[in-house]
Amino acid sequence: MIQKHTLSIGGLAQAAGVNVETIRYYQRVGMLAQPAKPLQGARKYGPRDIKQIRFIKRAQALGFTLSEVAELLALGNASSCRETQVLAESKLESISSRIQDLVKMQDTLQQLVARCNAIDKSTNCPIIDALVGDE
Amino acid sequence: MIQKHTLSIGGLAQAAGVNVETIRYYQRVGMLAQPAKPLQGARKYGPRDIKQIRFIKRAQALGFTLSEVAELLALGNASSCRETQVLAESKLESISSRIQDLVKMQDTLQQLVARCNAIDKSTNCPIIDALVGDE
DNA sequence: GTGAAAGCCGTACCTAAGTACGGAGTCAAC
DNA sequence: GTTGACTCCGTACTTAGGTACGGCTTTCAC
Repeated sequence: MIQKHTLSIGGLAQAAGVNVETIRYYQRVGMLAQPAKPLQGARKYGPRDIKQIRFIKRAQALGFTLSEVAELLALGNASSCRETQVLAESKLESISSRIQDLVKMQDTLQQLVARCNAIDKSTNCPIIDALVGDE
Repeated sequence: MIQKHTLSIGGLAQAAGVNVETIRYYQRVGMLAQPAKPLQGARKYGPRDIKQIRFIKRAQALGFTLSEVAELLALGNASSCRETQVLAESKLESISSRIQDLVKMQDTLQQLVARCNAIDKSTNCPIIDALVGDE
């Protein structure tokens, strides 16, 4: 029963899959705006808030710290385009190096599995090598 | 002056780009083997140790927790192939979903930059939408 | 052979990111 | 009109992942 713009903090927490305290924490550290308290009743949250919390959670799972996530969020509402651009460029770099690392890992694991399928008694599987290489 | 198999813990720390205490911490939590203490002199470390530490660090930067990294490491020397395979499959899933998320982020940021280049007074840039979508 | 640098070890401390707790207020239902 | 389910707020506690500290030993250069 989620009505469009009428989520309580508890409803928001449920919708976004986090703890109420987490939301309050994000508000405290400025990751999430705290809507003004209406004279009557509790603060109300909308779908935008759900999205923002999910975004934070995903970005964290990708290895970004909360302050990096804050920077990403800031990109959305930066005042100057040039500002946005500079920040975005650097974020893009770190994103593509992450992708590369993950792809390397993926390749290795796939090889590992393939080898397992082929030979029953596998020789030692140097999984570590994949991510480190010899740069 | 790094000699092949004769790194002290300090040399290892330098070579791997971490703090000595970090190495000792990894040893304590079982992420890194502690070589036997020779009757004479200090414990010695080799290139394998450097690689392993770098692997840990990279995997962490990709959002894996230390215990997940431990599982990845375990893949390399699992006793049974079937074991390895099951674990690898599940790791592969999480890796490819991470890649997908990162690619989404990348796309959005690129669009953002492109739009910035095109229009000087940008309309609002909904960066958040990219990662959340409507799944 | 002595003093500085490094290793070894246990314990204490720190930061990020929450999580829990307790008291007070508010509202709706019974 | 009170009971139960929240919200609100401040403060305290927790967990992961390190870092630092202090005391002792070893070792190496001079």
